[in-house]
Amino acid sequence: MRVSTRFSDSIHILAFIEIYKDIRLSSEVIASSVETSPVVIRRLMGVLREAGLIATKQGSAEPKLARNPKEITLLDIYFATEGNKPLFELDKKTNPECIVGGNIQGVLGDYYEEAKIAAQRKLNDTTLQDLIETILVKEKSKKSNN
Amino acid sequence: MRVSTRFSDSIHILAFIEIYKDIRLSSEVIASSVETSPVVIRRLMGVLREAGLIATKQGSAEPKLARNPKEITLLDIYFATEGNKPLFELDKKTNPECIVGGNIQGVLGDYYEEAKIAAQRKLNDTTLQDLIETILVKEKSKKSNN
DNA sequence: ATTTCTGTAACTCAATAAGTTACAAATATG
DNA sequence: CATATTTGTAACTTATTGAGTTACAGAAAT
Repeated sequence: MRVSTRFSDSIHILAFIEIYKDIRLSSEVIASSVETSPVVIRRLMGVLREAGLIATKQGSAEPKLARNPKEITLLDIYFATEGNKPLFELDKKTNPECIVGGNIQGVLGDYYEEAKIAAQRKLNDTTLQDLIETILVKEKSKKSNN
Repeated sequence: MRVSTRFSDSIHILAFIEIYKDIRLSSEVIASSVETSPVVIRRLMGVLREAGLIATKQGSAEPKLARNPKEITLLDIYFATEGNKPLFELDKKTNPECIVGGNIQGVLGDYYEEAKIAAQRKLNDTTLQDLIETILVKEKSKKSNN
């Protein structure tokens, strides 16, 4: 299938909501920054709401973060949008009669789990606040053109 | 799309080749352990050969590891089969006119890269030899039934 | 009252991985 | 040497799934 950009797009939405919290935030406006359709934005916002990351009100264009951006990590957003799915996929159908086929899934599963957790720990080290501040610094850096 | 099991299946093939190096190793035999078709096995073996992990000879059912299993890590196999692709996908199409859309790709890209490398380091910590020995221990453990 | 929004369902389109069919070319075997 | 076996590969089919689209009910804003 097409590769999922839900995670990245959701981070984008959350950063946008926080940075532009003082203006009117219709799904249309957010969509123009993410360069997608308002329906896709609303669909993602539904997921973020269910995960307790934002609060929205039907008919009103004012989504808010449900928690302080220092208290939201990239991992929280990852779990909300992609779930705790494997990063590396086992082949679940191997021959149980064979020494290799009968044992490899358990062994590989442990190795994959370790690698996944290492990546997740990194995601958990970065907060939405970190991301927003870095974006704002990069923007200033652009404008100082040197 | 369907999720790729090339990585896991390739590890399976390599472990199988090493463990059963003294018997005839047709793609048919390997396929019966992986529970897939011989064509899929040959296709994967083509990739592993190109990556310098195995040596094969057309018409002859005797693939060999091209390196000592202590010198092949899971990361080597990952790169051979999946390439160094992102673990977390950026949305490459965001509005460059917007503070968020214009900076988020660079910032997120750095965070994703760090997480990816953390996972890859773990994969690089495990050799094919480690995997094989663990499989053989688990098999003995099964048979001792207690 | 009318317009603007959100929330959601249903559908289309596209991407891609495994599995299948087919066959040429190399090797093994009696 | 003739035949059977096997690898290597191309072309095609099938299944899965995410983004994008269309449509519309219901809530809020004006």
